[in-house]
Amino acid sequence: MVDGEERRAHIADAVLRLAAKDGLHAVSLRAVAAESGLNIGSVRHYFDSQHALMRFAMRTTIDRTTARLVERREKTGSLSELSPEEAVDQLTEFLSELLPLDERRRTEVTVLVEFLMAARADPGLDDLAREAVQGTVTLARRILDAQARSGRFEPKDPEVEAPRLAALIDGIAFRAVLQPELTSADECLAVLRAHLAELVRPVGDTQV
Amino acid sequence: MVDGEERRAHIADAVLRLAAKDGLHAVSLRAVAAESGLNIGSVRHYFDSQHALMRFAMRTTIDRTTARLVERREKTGSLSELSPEEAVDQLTEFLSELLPLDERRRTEVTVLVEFLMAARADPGLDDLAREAVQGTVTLARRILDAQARSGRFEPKDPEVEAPRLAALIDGIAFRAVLQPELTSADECLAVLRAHLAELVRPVGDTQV
DNA sequence: CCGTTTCTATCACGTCTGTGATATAAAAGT
DNA sequence: ACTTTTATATCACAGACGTGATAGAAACGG
Repeated sequence: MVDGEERRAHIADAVLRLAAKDGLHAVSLRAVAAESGLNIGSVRHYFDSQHALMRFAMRTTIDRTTARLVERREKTGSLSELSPEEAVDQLTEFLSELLPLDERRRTEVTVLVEFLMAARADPGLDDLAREAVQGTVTLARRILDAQARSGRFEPKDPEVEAPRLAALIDGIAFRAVLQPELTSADECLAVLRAHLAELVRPVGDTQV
Repeated sequence: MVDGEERRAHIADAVLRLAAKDGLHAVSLRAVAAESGLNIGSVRHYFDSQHALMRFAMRTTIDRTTARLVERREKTGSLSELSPEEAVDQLTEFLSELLPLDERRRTEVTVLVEFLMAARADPGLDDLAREAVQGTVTLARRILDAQARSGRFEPKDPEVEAPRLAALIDGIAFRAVLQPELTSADECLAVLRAHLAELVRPVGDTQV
């Protein structure tokens, strides 16, 4: 028997490669079949419709990114025991999972942006889009809450700082997706680190 | 005689409406003809090809936004004579031209994002995409330079702060485009203002 | 008034799309 | 071994697409 789940993942991978390379509009059943090395009939056997395939691919993208974040989160210990510099480094590395810094993350982020834009006009993807967009700000809020609870920095207004951090992360990612050769990985990390440094470090502390 | 430039602008408007509403993939010659109330033949008379139409529409979007920024810039006086709070307000209002806060700006920003994503796979739009992406960071750099020259705040590293501000602006815009009902205009402005306040105000000054 | 350019309108062609229907092949269950 | 499910593979159809070609109509220049 063929492993259906594996096949579905394999097909989804083909979707992601195509979408990352040429955009979502290039993702047709025929193109996916060719990219995955399968026959159109086979692809259609595992996905009832084009829409089901798209939804699955978007779901896969979100889940992989989320899983990766959770994985990193578990590997990371408590930040409150670290020095501010170390805490910033840890947070930067953690959140870099959301930036297109290498081929894997570049594909994931790029495809997610493609899907998010497509979801604007596709009600069938709306819930996933909300989940993804909401995800960043929720994550930002948790980080701020944790920092506030550590009592190590003068808490700013989390109602502003959370969407601010979320916007910064998504903005870095978005711009890096659009102009990879213009936005180096180092610059992305430097910007993120600078922002986090102001969150972790007490406001009045200008010392480096 | 028919005003050709006006006609072209009229057709471009139809493109922008369609792209903002349903995405770029919904922008076909037939759809544009219907939306603009013209015949397909007429549309084709003013644009040799689909690609020429797309390029013109993207060019129009960039130019309109740029013109709006220049217009605001000229109406705004020198910031160095204002109080920090007033300067922040002025800057916020100025940069809000890049955020989808009302219907006009929402359409412009949304369409621009659509075009930027399309340009990833369309070499024919690459130069315009570079121009637009570069534009934000260039603008950010100018603002930082002006602030630094005013000598009123402790200058941070502009090599980090410029892309940081650019990422924040684009991030706010991007997220607001994706989830209009989730991101209120007030929140966008509050986030932008909070960021600018830290740039205009001396670092060591925690006073409100 | 007439020739010329500009504009509007329509047809046809080839290509690509998703999908319904169907056929063959392979594996599983009994 | 036989039936039933699962999987792979094609064909055909209707619709949409960009575009080349063409033909009237309208406005202009002389």
